[in-house]
Amino acid sequence: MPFTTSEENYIKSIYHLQQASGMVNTNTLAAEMQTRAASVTDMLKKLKAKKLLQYERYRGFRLSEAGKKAALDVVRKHRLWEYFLAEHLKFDWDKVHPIAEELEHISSDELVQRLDNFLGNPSFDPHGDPIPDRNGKIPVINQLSLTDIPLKKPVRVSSVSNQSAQMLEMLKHYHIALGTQITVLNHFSFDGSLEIKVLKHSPCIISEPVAKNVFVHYVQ
Amino acid sequence: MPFTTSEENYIKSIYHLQQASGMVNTNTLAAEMQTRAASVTDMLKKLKAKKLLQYERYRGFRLSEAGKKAALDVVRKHRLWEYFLAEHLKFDWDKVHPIAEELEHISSDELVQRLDNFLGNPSFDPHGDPIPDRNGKIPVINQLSLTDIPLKKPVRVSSVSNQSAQMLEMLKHYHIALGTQITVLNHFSFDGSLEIKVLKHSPCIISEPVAKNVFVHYVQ
DNA sequence: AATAAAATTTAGACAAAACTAAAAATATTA
DNA sequence: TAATATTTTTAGTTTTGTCTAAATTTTATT
Ligand SMILES: [Mn+2]
Ligand SMILES: [Mn+2]
Ligand SMILES: [Mn+2]
Ligand SMILES: [Mn+2]
Repeated sequence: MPFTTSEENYIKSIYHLQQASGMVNTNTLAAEMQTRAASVTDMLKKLKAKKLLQYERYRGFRLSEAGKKAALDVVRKHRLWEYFLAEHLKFDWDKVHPIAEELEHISSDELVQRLDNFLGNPSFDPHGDPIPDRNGKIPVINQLSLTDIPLKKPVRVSSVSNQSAQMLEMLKHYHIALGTQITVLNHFSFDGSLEIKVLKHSPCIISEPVAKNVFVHYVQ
Repeated sequence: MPFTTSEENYIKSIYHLQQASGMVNTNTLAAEMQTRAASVTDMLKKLKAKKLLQYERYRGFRLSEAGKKAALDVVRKHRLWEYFLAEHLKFDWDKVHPIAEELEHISSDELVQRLDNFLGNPSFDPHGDPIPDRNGKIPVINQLSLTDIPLKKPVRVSSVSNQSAQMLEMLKHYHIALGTQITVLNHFSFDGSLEIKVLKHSPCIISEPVAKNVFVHYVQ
């Protein structure tokens, strides 16, 4: 089963959307992929014919087991390449995504396996997202949104759920990166913003929309 | 000027063919690219429209300066990726080509520059072929075909001009790789075959077609 | 020079992946 | 429940890159 680049991009997007919401619908996927609903419908028919998803027209769709496996394979490649770009080529974490978006479609299985070994079989990509192993198994960690952390408890950043260039640039400005140690000093109920102390920097205030997307785990 | 994968494959093939023969013709290119002459003609029109080549129908074609530059860029990417695959991922030299054939189309200029630096700005790929620098400048070395080497003069393998899987497998069998030291012991005029001594191995005989494709330079 | 052979191009078709505009189905609301 | 709005699909095009078969041009041979 060799898939086209376009098919791979579709199943990957469907995989991410159905993580959140179970069933996926046409317009949501079209928005996610920056394309038109009609184009999505066209592709859904192809993917259904290849038994990569369950789909009844007008009723929404979700990946089959085969589809999920194919999606996880693309996710694995994407995150391994991101790791390579950040760790070895010294790209900033907010620059790796669009390049990995291309590299994830290189087809050699042996390449992926050798890359994985070369990188030291990493478990998380530069954004803190888990890297599936060759069987599609995903490592898990206990993490909480920064908005749910009690005051004065030091935590460490483990991932960010919004990875837009804008978001990542903003975090860079706050000196927040993966592994950064943070303490929440205050919780302002007026707008939900947080006063935080980033280790080695002066306290600052971040808005609720930012805080919500920063995931952390307790230190030790 | 972003080129499609297909356009890049065409200009790269034209570049290689015109190195040997100046002007390139339709059937030769079709054979090289494992496609049909009609498809070549179609693409020639597109490439001419983009001013990447000089072409008059029925008369053959050659790359323009812009076309040559674009081709060298693809060649550069191809060889840098081959170097990465062989040197860091420990692929055998006879396995890297088809993967680099895909990787060479990844579009980020910054990626290429960082990859080049990461690799230590190598001058030659795993087959001994020169890697153009970012300006398209190609390093040169004095090398001769093994068929033109006098007896008893030790030489070192610097490149092989036929890089088919069959050829590379055969060289592996003879324990010949890049950098291998060889001495020619005999020249059999009957069929042009050579008796050679590969350093650390017993003498053996290689056919003229093999010898012709092995390029070497004198030791010291 | 006429004819045959080879090389090349054109004409027409097809598949993949996208689009727009219109039709159909489903969901919402008055 | 009937009318309206939203969502989704269908119908018909477009672009890119490929193909086969036929026509054209060039080259080689009698
Ligand atoms: Mn992609
Ligand atoms: Mn990531
Ligand atoms: Mn290629
Ligand atoms: Mn090479």
